[in-house]
Amino acid sequence: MTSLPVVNQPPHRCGALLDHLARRLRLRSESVLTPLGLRPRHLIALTVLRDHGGSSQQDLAKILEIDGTNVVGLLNELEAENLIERRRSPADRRRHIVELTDVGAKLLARAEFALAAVEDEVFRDLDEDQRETLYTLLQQVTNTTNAEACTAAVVTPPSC
Amino acid sequence: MTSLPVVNQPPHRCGALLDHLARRLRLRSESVLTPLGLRPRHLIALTVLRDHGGSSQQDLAKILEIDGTNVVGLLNELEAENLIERRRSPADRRRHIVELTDVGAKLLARAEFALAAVEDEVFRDLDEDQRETLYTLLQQVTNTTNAEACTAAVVTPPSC
DNA sequence: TCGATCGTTGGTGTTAGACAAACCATTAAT
DNA sequence: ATTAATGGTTTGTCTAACACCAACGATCGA
Repeated sequence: MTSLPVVNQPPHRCGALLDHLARRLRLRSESVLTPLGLRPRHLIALTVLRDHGGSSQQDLAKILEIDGTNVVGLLNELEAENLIERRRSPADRRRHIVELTDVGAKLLARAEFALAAVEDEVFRDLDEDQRETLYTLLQQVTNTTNAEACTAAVVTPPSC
Repeated sequence: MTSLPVVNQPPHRCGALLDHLARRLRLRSESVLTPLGLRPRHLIALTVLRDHGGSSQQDLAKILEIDGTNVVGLLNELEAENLIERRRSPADRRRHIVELTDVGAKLLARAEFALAAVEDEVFRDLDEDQRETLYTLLQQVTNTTNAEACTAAVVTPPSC
């Protein structure tokens, strides 16, 4: 690596900011989610599943970046509430295809609706456009890495 | 209702996204921070302290939104490494004025430099402008709530 | 002087998650 | 048909990052 003095990288690290902000949001979300019987991780899982339904559990582990054994537990909880469904993959009967149930989709929608108030509070200093921009940026960041995580899963052998 | 196409707030809740993304960032950051003897929370604390040096510990508790007793522990760790300094407030000798030391500021700078690579990886799908936008938005969100938390506290921010 | 406040210590409890070992069902390779 | 590898599951141990409570010393303010 040529250690180029990459000129003016102004500090602008958003890591800490993001972390801090996510925490604030999570704190407030909890009180909203509890009455729905959800915890933050459930919401994340459901959200991911809406976008990436039909994934195997290994895929989910990669997307969520949590250990496979913990995915099992998480899905168990969701399945117990009928929010998700595990189906055997016909192509490879070892695999489980995970998908949102109707109940799950509806609950997710309700949760998001309830969460609107929380986000309004935390993001109150952003106007409509700015929030939209933020959302778009975040999604752009997450989506691509999801793609990366899934590439290996769909077709190719595990040597990636 | 005469069908106002109430442009039905398309879900667009960024909470889950934000949480998920923060996690990804944190996971990768850990491996970078460990050799520096830091953990994620330390980085957050140092970052906050750079911007809000001279705050009391209660202020920090409010800003960080963590319990006061836990702030003590966190600061203990940082002080043990000489990264921060607790001075008695002359105005009210019960208070501790917390500030970054030179060592702390330097370490923070080093950490941020090291973290650049991580963020580049996670944000690689955003171009320079987009990252700047993201940063600005995040900061706008966090700053105002800080202001709220600090209203009574800050008299003269000594640096920045 | 008395009560409230700031920081501190110590302790308990919860949650998320990593990691390891052993297992079953299934698939793939020989 | 064995055998080895894989996906998922269970169980169990470990850690970090908190919240929350109780008690204490020092200090401030009335």
